[in-house]
Amino acid sequence: MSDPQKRFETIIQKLRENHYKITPQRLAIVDILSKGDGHPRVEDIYNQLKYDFPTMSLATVYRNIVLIKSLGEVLELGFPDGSNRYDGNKPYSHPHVICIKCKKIVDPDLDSLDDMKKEVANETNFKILNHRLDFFGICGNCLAKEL
Amino acid sequence: MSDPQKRFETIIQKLRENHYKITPQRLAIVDILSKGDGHPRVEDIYNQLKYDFPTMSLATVYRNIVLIKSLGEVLELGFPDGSNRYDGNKPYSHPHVICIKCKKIVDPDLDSLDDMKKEVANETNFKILNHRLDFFGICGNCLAKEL
DNA sequence: TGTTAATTGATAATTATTATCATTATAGAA
DNA sequence: TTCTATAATGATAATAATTATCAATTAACA
Repeated sequence: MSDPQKRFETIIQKLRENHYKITPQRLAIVDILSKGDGHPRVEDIYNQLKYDFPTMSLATVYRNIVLIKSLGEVLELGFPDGSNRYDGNKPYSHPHVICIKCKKIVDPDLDSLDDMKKEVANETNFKILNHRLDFFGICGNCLAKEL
Repeated sequence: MSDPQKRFETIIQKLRENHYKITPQRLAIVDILSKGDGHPRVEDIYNQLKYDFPTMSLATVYRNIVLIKSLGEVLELGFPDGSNRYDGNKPYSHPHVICIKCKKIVDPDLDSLDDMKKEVANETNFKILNHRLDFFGICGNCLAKEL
Protein backbone atom coordinates (compact mmCIF):
# COMPACT_ATOMS: atom_id res chain seq x y z
CA MET A 1 0.00 0.00 0.00
CA SER A 2 1.16 3.52 -0.72
CA ASP A 3 1.19 6.09 2.07
CA PRO A 4 -2.38 7.46 2.07
CA GLN A 5 -1.18 10.92 3.12
CA LYS A 6 1.23 11.06 0.17
CA ARG A 7 -1.47 9.86 -2.20
CA PHE A 8 -3.82 12.52 -0.88
CA GLU A 9 -1.26 15.24 -1.52
CA THR A 10 -0.41 13.90 -4.96
CA ILE A 11 -4.03 13.96 -6.06
CA ILE A 12 -4.71 17.42 -4.63
CA GLN A 13 -1.52 18.69 -6.24
CA LYS A 14 -2.64 17.32 -9.59
CA LEU A 15 -6.03 18.98 -9.21
CA ARG A 16 -4.35 22.33 -8.48
CA GLU A 17 -1.99 21.97 -11.44
CA ASN A 18 -4.99 21.52 -13.69
CA HIS A 19 -6.77 24.51 -12.18
CA TYR A 20 -9.60 22.64 -10.60
CA LYS A 21 -10.99 24.25 -7.50
CA ILE A 22 -10.42 22.68 -4.13
CA THR A 23 -13.75 22.39 -2.36
CA PRO A 24 -14.45 20.80 1.02
CA GLN A 25 -16.49 18.07 -0.67
CA ARG A 26 -13.68 17.37 -3.10
CA LEU A 27 -11.13 17.20 -0.32
CA ALA A 28 -13.27 14.72 1.57
CA ILE A 29 -13.76 12.50 -1.48
CA VAL A 30 -10.05 12.56 -2.28
CA ASP A 31 -9.32 11.71 1.32
CA ILE A 32 -11.42 8.56 1.17
CA LEU A 33 -10.14 7.54 -2.25
CA SER A 34 -6.50 7.98 -1.33
CA LYS A 35 -6.86 5.50 1.50
CA GLY A 36 -8.13 2.91 -0.96
CA ASP A 37 -9.48 1.19 2.11
CA GLY A 38 -11.91 -1.55 1.24
CA HIS A 39 -12.12 -0.41 -2.37
CA PRO A 40 -15.35 1.52 -1.75
CA ARG A 41 -18.30 1.83 -4.08
CA VAL A 42 -19.77 5.22 -4.92
CA GLU A 43 -22.53 4.62 -2.43
CA ASP A 44 -20.04 3.73 0.31
CA ILE A 45 -18.29 7.04 -0.23
CA TYR A 46 -21.58 8.89 -0.28
CA ASN A 47 -22.69 7.26 2.96
CA GLN A 48 -19.44 8.09 4.71
CA LEU A 49 -19.69 11.73 3.69
CA LYS A 50 -23.33 12.24 4.60
CA TYR A 51 -22.41 12.78 8.23
CA ASP A 52 -19.96 15.60 7.57
CA PHE A 53 -21.89 16.98 4.58
CA PRO A 54 -25.61 16.50 5.17
CA THR A 55 -26.42 18.18 1.86
CA MET A 56 -23.91 16.15 -0.14
CA SER A 57 -25.32 15.04 -3.49
CA LEU A 58 -24.60 11.65 -5.05
CA ALA A 59 -23.88 13.54 -8.27
CA THR A 60 -20.94 15.24 -6.61
CA VAL A 61 -19.38 11.90 -5.75
CA TYR A 62 -19.85 10.66 -9.31
CA ARG A 63 -18.51 13.90 -10.80
CA ASN A 64 -15.39 13.88 -8.69
CA ILE A 65 -14.65 10.27 -9.43
CA VAL A 66 -14.97 10.93 -13.16
CA LEU A 67 -12.63 13.89 -12.79
CA ILE A 68 -10.02 12.04 -10.75
CA LYS A 69 -10.23 9.11 -13.12
CA SER A 70 -9.51 11.48 -16.01
CA LEU A 71 -6.34 12.52 -14.18
CA GLY A 72 -5.36 8.86 -13.88
CA GLU A 73 -5.38 9.04 -10.09
CA VAL A 74 -8.04 6.48 -9.30
CA LEU A 75 -8.53 2.94 -10.58
CA GLU A 76 -12.05 1.87 -11.43
CA LEU A 77 -12.81 -1.78 -10.76
CA GLY A 78 -15.89 -2.92 -12.65
CA PHE A 79 -16.81 -6.40 -11.50
CA PRO A 80 -18.67 -9.09 -13.43
CA ASP A 81 -21.75 -8.58 -11.27
CA GLY A 82 -21.91 -4.99 -12.44
CA SER A 83 -20.64 -3.39 -9.25
CA ASN A 84 -17.97 -0.70 -9.46
CA ARG A 85 -15.33 -0.11 -6.84
CA TYR A 86 -12.57 2.47 -6.65
CA ASP A 87 -8.94 2.48 -5.56
CA GLY A 88 -7.16 5.81 -5.35
CA ASN A 89 -4.32 4.36 -3.33
CA LYS A 90 -2.90 2.25 -6.16
CA PRO A 91 -4.38 3.87 -9.26
CA TYR A 92 -2.60 1.58 -11.72
CA SER A 93 -3.57 -1.91 -12.95
CA HIS A 94 -2.80 -4.55 -10.38
CA PRO A 95 -4.17 -7.99 -9.55
CA HIS A 96 -6.87 -8.52 -6.95
CA VAL A 97 -8.00 -11.50 -4.93
CA ILE A 98 -11.64 -11.24 -3.96
CA CYS A 99 -13.49 -13.30 -1.35
CA ILE A 100 -16.90 -14.22 -2.72
CA LYS A 101 -18.26 -14.64 0.81
CA CYS A 102 -17.20 -11.50 2.69
CA LYS A 103 -16.23 -9.42 -0.39
CA LYS A 104 -12.82 -8.64 1.06
CA ILE A 105 -10.26 -7.59 -1.56
CA VAL A 106 -6.54 -8.36 -1.22
CA ASP A 107 -3.72 -7.13 -3.46
CA PRO A 108 -1.22 -9.96 -3.99
CA ASP A 109 2.35 -9.55 -5.25
CA LEU A 110 2.73 -11.50 -8.45
CA ASP A 111 6.23 -11.62 -9.91
CA SER A 112 5.16 -13.68 -12.87
CA LEU A 113 2.78 -11.09 -14.33
CA ASP A 114 5.37 -9.23 -16.38
CA ASP A 115 6.57 -12.44 -17.98
CA MET A 116 2.99 -13.31 -18.81
CA LYS A 117 2.52 -9.96 -20.50
CA LYS A 118 5.51 -10.67 -22.73
CA GLU A 119 4.24 -14.17 -23.45
CA VAL A 120 0.90 -12.73 -24.59
CA ALA A 121 2.52 -10.04 -26.73
CA ASN A 122 4.66 -12.65 -28.48
CA GLU A 123 1.83 -15.05 -29.09
CA THR A 124 -0.80 -12.59 -30.31
CA ASN A 125 1.21 -9.84 -32.00
CA PHE A 126 -0.61 -7.29 -29.84
CA LYS A 127 1.08 -4.33 -28.26
CA ILE A 128 -0.13 -4.82 -24.68
CA LEU A 129 -1.00 -1.57 -22.91
CA ASN A 130 -2.97 -2.64 -19.91
CA HIS A 131 -4.49 -5.59 -18.13
CA ARG A 132 -7.03 -6.67 -15.61
CA LEU A 133 -6.51 -9.66 -13.38
CA ASP A 134 -8.85 -10.81 -10.62
CA PHE A 135 -8.95 -14.06 -8.71
CA PHE A 136 -12.16 -15.09 -6.99
CA GLY A 137 -12.22 -17.46 -4.08
CA ILE A 138 -12.75 -17.84 -0.36
CA CYS A 139 -10.45 -16.18 2.16
CA GLY A 140 -8.84 -17.94 5.11
CA ASN A 141 -11.32 -16.47 7.58
CA CYS A 142 -14.40 -17.55 5.66
CA LEU A 143 -12.88 -21.00 5.05
CA ALA A 144 -12.41 -21.41 8.80
CA LYS A 145 -16.03 -20.41 9.46
CA GLU A 146 -17.29 -23.04 7.05
CA LEU A 147 -15.99 -25.95 9.15
CA MET B 1 -12.09 -23.09 -30.22
CA SER B 2 -14.47 -25.92 -29.51
CA ASP B 3 -16.56 -27.37 -32.32
CA PRO B 4 -19.61 -25.07 -32.47
CA GLN B 5 -21.88 -27.95 -33.53
CA LYS B 6 -20.81 -29.99 -30.49
CA ARG B 7 -21.29 -26.99 -28.22
CA PHE B 8 -24.75 -26.44 -29.65
CA GLU B 9 -25.73 -30.04 -28.95
CA THR B 10 -24.25 -29.96 -25.46
CA ILE B 11 -26.25 -26.90 -24.51
CA ILE B 12 -29.51 -28.19 -26.00
CA GLN B 13 -28.94 -31.51 -24.29
CA LYS B 14 -28.47 -29.76 -20.96
CA LEU B 15 -31.67 -27.78 -21.50
CA ARG B 16 -33.60 -31.00 -22.21
CA GLU B 17 -32.15 -32.74 -19.16
CA ASN B 18 -33.41 -29.91 -17.01
CA HIS B 19 -36.84 -30.02 -18.63
CA TYR B 20 -36.69 -26.65 -20.30
CA LYS B 21 -38.70 -26.39 -23.46
CA ILE B 22 -36.95 -26.14 -26.78
CA THR B 23 -38.44 -23.19 -28.65
CA PRO B 24 -37.35 -21.87 -32.03
CA GLN B 25 -36.17 -18.64 -30.40
CA ARG B 26 -34.17 -20.58 -27.86
CA LEU B 27 -32.59 -22.74 -30.55
CA ALA B 28 -31.55 -19.67 -32.50
CA ILE B 29 -30.02 -18.00 -29.44
CA VAL B 30 -28.12 -21.14 -28.49
CA ASP B 31 -26.90 -21.41 -32.06
CA ILE B 32 -25.35 -17.96 -31.95
CA LEU B 33 -23.91 -18.41 -28.47
CA SER B 34 -22.34 -21.76 -29.25
CA LYS B 35 -20.33 -20.23 -32.06
CA GLY B 36 -18.88 -17.71 -29.61
CA ASP B 37 -18.01 -15.75 -32.71
CA GLY B 38 -16.99 -12.21 -31.91
CA HIS B 39 -18.19 -12.53 -28.32
CA PRO B 40 -21.51 -10.84 -29.12
CA ARG B 41 -23.42 -8.43 -26.92
CA VAL B 42 -27.11 -8.96 -26.17
CA GLU B 43 -27.97 -6.37 -28.76
CA ASP B 44 -25.83 -8.09 -31.40
CA ILE B 45 -27.72 -11.30 -30.81
CA TYR B 46 -31.02 -9.49 -30.92
CA ASN B 47 -30.14 -7.78 -34.18
CA GLN B 48 -29.09 -11.03 -35.81
CA LEU B 49 -32.34 -12.70 -34.83
CA LYS B 50 -34.66 -9.91 -35.89
CA TYR B 51 -34.51 -11.11 -39.50
CA ASP B 52 -35.65 -14.65 -38.75
CA PHE B 53 -37.93 -13.63 -35.87
CA PRO B 54 -39.46 -10.24 -36.60
CA THR B 55 -41.41 -10.35 -33.34
CA MET B 56 -38.42 -11.33 -31.21
CA SER B 57 -38.31 -9.47 -27.92
CA LEU B 58 -35.12 -8.24 -26.30
CA ALA B 59 -36.43 -9.73 -23.08
CA THR B 60 -36.29 -13.18 -24.63
CA VAL B 61 -32.61 -12.78 -25.40
CA TYR B 62 -31.90 -11.63 -21.86
CA ARG B 63 -33.98 -14.41 -20.34
CA ASN B 64 -32.27 -17.13 -22.31
CA ILE B 65 -28.84 -15.83 -21.52
CA VAL B 66 -29.67 -15.79 -17.81
CA LEU B 67 -30.95 -19.36 -18.12
CA ILE B 68 -27.94 -20.67 -20.03
CA LYS B 69 -25.63 -18.88 -17.63
CA SER B 70 -27.35 -20.67 -14.76
CA LEU B 71 -26.51 -23.95 -16.46
CA GLY B 72 -22.88 -22.86 -16.70
CA GLU B 73 -22.92 -23.04 -20.47
CA VAL B 74 -22.13 -19.44 -21.36
CA LEU B 75 -19.43 -17.13 -20.04
CA GLU B 76 -20.41 -13.54 -19.33
CA LEU B 77 -17.69 -11.00 -19.97
CA GLY B 78 -18.41 -7.73 -18.20
CA PHE B 79 -15.90 -5.13 -19.32
CA PRO B 80 -14.68 -2.07 -17.42
CA ASP B 81 -16.67 0.22 -19.73
CA GLY B 82 -19.84 -1.54 -18.62
CA SER B 83 -20.41 -3.53 -21.77
CA ASN B 84 -21.29 -7.21 -21.49
CA ARG B 85 -20.29 -9.85 -24.03
CA TYR B 86 -21.02 -13.56 -24.12
CA ASP B 87 -19.08 -16.68 -25.06
CA GLY B 88 -20.97 -19.96 -25.23
CA ASN B 89 -18.18 -21.65 -27.11
CA LYS B 90 -15.73 -21.67 -24.20
CA PRO B 91 -18.00 -21.20 -21.18
CA TYR B 92 -15.19 -21.43 -18.63
CA SER B 93 -12.79 -18.72 -17.39
CA HIS B 94 -10.04 -18.05 -19.87
CA PRO B 95 -7.80 -15.10 -20.69
CA HIS B 96 -8.68 -12.58 -23.39
CA VAL B 97 -6.65 -10.11 -25.39
CA ILE B 98 -8.76 -7.16 -26.52
CA CYS B 99 -7.88 -4.59 -29.16
CA ILE B 100 -8.96 -1.18 -27.91
CA LYS B 101 -9.15 0.12 -31.49
CA CYS B 102 -11.18 -2.49 -33.37
CA LYS B 103 -12.58 -4.33 -30.31
CA LYS B 104 -11.37 -7.68 -31.64
CA ILE B 105 -11.02 -10.34 -28.94
CA VAL B 106 -8.40 -13.09 -29.09
CA ASP B 107 -8.05 -16.08 -26.76
CA PRO B 108 -4.35 -16.70 -26.07
CA ASP B 109 -2.85 -19.90 -24.68
CA LEU B 110 -1.13 -19.13 -21.40
CA ASP B 111 0.75 -21.99 -19.81
CA SER B 112 1.81 -19.92 -16.83
CA LEU B 113 -1.71 -19.24 -15.54
CA ASP B 114 -2.01 -22.39 -13.43
CA ASP B 115 1.28 -21.66 -11.70
CA MET B 116 0.11 -18.14 -11.01
CA LYS B 117 -3.07 -19.46 -9.42
CA LYS B 118 -0.99 -21.58 -7.04
CA GLU B 119 1.29 -18.64 -6.31
CA VAL B 120 -1.74 -16.54 -5.34
CA ALA B 121 -3.27 -19.28 -3.20
CA ASN B 122 0.00 -19.67 -1.31
CA GLU B 123 0.52 -15.99 -0.76
CA THR B 124 -2.99 -15.03 0.30
CA ASN B 125 -4.36 -18.15 2.00
CA PHE B 126 -7.38 -18.01 -0.29
CA LYS B 127 -8.96 -21.02 -1.86
CA ILE B 128 -9.00 -19.84 -5.47
CA LEU B 129 -12.13 -20.86 -7.37
CA ASN B 130 -12.15 -18.69 -10.41
CA HIS B 131 -10.37 -15.89 -12.19
CA ARG B 132 -10.69 -13.20 -14.78
CA LEU B 133 -7.77 -12.12 -16.93
CA ASP B 134 -7.92 -9.60 -19.76
CA PHE B 135 -5.15 -7.85 -21.60
CA PHE B 136 -5.90 -4.62 -23.42
CA GLY B 137 -3.78 -3.39 -26.28
CA ILE B 138 -3.58 -2.82 -30.02
CA CYS B 139 -3.67 -5.71 -32.46
CA GLY B 140 -1.20 -6.23 -35.31
CA ASN B 141 -3.66 -4.96 -37.90
CA CYS B 142 -4.44 -1.74 -36.11
CA LEU B 143 -0.75 -1.18 -35.36
CA ALA B 144 0.02 -1.46 -39.07
CA LYS B 145 -2.71 1.06 -39.91
CA GLU B 146 -1.24 3.58 -37.49
CA LEU B 147 2.01 3.95 -39.45
C1' DT C 1 -55.69 -34.28 -29.71
C1' DG C 2 -56.03 -32.06 -25.23
C1' DT C 3 -54.08 -30.28 -21.06
C1' DT C 4 -50.68 -28.14 -18.25
C1' DA C 5 -47.02 -25.44 -17.43
C1' DA C 6 -43.29 -22.95 -19.41
C1' DT C 7 -42.14 -19.37 -22.74
C1' DT C 8 -42.85 -15.44 -25.29
C1' DG C 9 -43.74 -10.44 -26.53
C1' DA C 10 -44.87 -6.05 -25.01
C1' DT C 11 -44.05 -3.01 -21.74
C1' DA C 12 -43.46 -1.24 -17.03
C1' DA C 13 -40.20 -1.03 -13.23
C1' DT C 14 -35.71 -0.78 -11.50
C1' DT C 15 -30.95 0.52 -10.99
C1' DA C 16 -26.74 2.90 -11.90
C1' DT C 17 -24.97 6.65 -14.06
C1' DT C 18 -24.93 11.02 -16.59
C1' DA C 19 -26.93 15.56 -17.91
C1' DT C 20 -29.21 19.90 -16.78
C1' DC C 21 -29.57 24.16 -14.53
C1' DA C 22 -30.14 27.52 -10.98
C1' DT C 23 -27.50 28.66 -6.91
C1' DT C 24 -23.25 28.88 -4.34
C1' DA C 25 -18.40 29.12 -3.47
C1' DT C 26 -13.46 29.18 -4.97
C1' DA C 27 -9.31 31.38 -7.01
C1' DG C 28 -7.07 35.08 -8.37
C1' DA C 29 -7.09 40.04 -9.54
C1' DA C 30 -7.71 44.65 -7.95
C1' DT D 1 -9.70 42.40 2.04
C1' DT D 2 -13.19 42.80 -1.52
C1' DC D 3 -14.70 41.87 -6.21
C1' DT D 4 -15.46 39.15 -10.24
C1' DA D 5 -15.41 35.36 -13.38
C1' DT D 6 -15.92 30.78 -13.52
C1' DA D 7 -16.21 26.24 -11.82
C1' DA D 8 -18.59 23.21 -8.45
C1' DT D 9 -22.54 21.90 -6.02
C1' DG D 10 -27.27 20.10 -5.02
C1' DA D 11 -31.55 18.74 -6.68
C1' DT D 12 -33.55 16.42 -10.00
C1' DA D 13 -34.55 14.92 -14.73
C1' DA D 14 -32.83 11.98 -18.42
C1' DT D 15 -30.70 7.94 -20.09
C1' DA D 16 -29.33 3.19 -20.65
C1' DA D 17 -29.13 -1.50 -19.45
C1' DT D 18 -31.39 -5.01 -17.29
C1' DT D 19 -35.14 -7.26 -14.81
C1' DA D 20 -40.07 -7.95 -13.58
C1' DT D 21 -44.91 -8.36 -14.85
C1' DC D 22 -48.70 -10.41 -17.15
C1' DA D 23 -51.79 -11.87 -20.73
C1' DA D 24 -51.40 -14.71 -24.80
C1' DT D 25 -49.03 -18.47 -27.01
C1' DT D 26 -46.78 -22.83 -27.56
C1' DA D 27 -44.01 -27.05 -26.39
C1' DA D 28 -44.12 -31.45 -24.03
C1' DC D 29 -46.32 -35.35 -23.00
C1' DA D 30 -50.26 -38.15 -21.62
